[in-house]
Amino acid sequence: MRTPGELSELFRANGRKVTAQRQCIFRVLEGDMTHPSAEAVHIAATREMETISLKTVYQTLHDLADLGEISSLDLGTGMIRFDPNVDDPHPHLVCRHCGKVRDLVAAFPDLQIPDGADLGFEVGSAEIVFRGLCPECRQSTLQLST
Amino acid sequence: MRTPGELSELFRANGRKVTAQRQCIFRVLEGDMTHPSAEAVHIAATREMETISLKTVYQTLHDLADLGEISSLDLGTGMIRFDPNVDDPHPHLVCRHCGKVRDLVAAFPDLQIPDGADLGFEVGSAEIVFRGLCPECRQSTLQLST
DNA sequence: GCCTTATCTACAATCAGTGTTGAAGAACAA
DNA sequence: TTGTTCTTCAACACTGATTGTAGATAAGGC
Ligand SMILES: [Mn+2]
Ligand SMILES: [Mn+2]
Ligand SMILES: [Zn+2]
Ligand SMILES: [Zn+2]
Repeated sequence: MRTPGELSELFRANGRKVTAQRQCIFRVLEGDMTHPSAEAVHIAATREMETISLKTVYQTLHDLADLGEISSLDLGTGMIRFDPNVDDPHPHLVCRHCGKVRDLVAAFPDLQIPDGADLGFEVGSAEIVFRGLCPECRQSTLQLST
Repeated sequence: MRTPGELSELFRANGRKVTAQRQCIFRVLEGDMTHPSAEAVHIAATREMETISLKTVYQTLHDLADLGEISSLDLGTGMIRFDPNVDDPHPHLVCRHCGKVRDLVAAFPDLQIPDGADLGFEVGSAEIVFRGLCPECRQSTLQLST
């Protein structure tokens, strides 16, 4: 995702207006590594702008996704997660217990489908997801099993 | 997943009763490669047993998942999909357009997380998903763009 | 300043899935 | 066969994320 300033340019160039709410959401997303849900973005945005509505957050997130500035991920945690890190593809670590999502920063081999194995699918993207327990939830489940 | 007969044994061994509805669901799942949703299982089951309820289908699918005989997959298609093929892990092909899910039958390298890159997660499983267009949807979207 | 678009509030609707109830039916052990 | 226990069914309400609607207000951009 680009900087808030660049995003404002981009929105204008696409005939969208640069409102205070949208800029607030730009700022909230900048550098957010938590893969927030729409609700999480809303909560963070409310700290800067008390009256921003959840509806507006959904709209702006979809605008950003349509422009390819963020990606929306359905990782099975019950809510769509948004990822400002779209520049290089990366695997995700997902906590089975609390739904935490983190980037896995490590080089992974490009997954190539052998010829004839794609069953006629026109494949556009590949995703790798590791599921497990995050450090915090590891702690709490340890206590349960003792 | 085991055969319907073996599943009946397994259910009895676990203190569950072997009802006609459950056996019907066992048969429906046997050899199903489509990764059906609960609703799809229900529709197929209704062909054999008209009065079987969707609730019972959900219950039995969860029973089977609890016993490890099928796996439940949330692949972002809007519905949980069930996979009787649990014996060897495999990637999935998912159609962005119609939600079709197919096994990718090809050997993939075991995904190993480099030391120190797991951010403290206790990783239990890895999933690979390829997204794209299935042959049928490729056809229909071709017609749209001409 | 004018036109257009965005936002807000408030509410209803969707949709997959879960929970509840009580009554009826079936499985299974004895 | 009998009795206990589990399962199913129907019918319904409910959840929770997300989308849709409406009219009124506000603000962006030229
Ligand atoms: Mn990410
Ligand atoms: Mn599969
Ligand atoms: Zn966790
Ligand atoms: Zn398709």
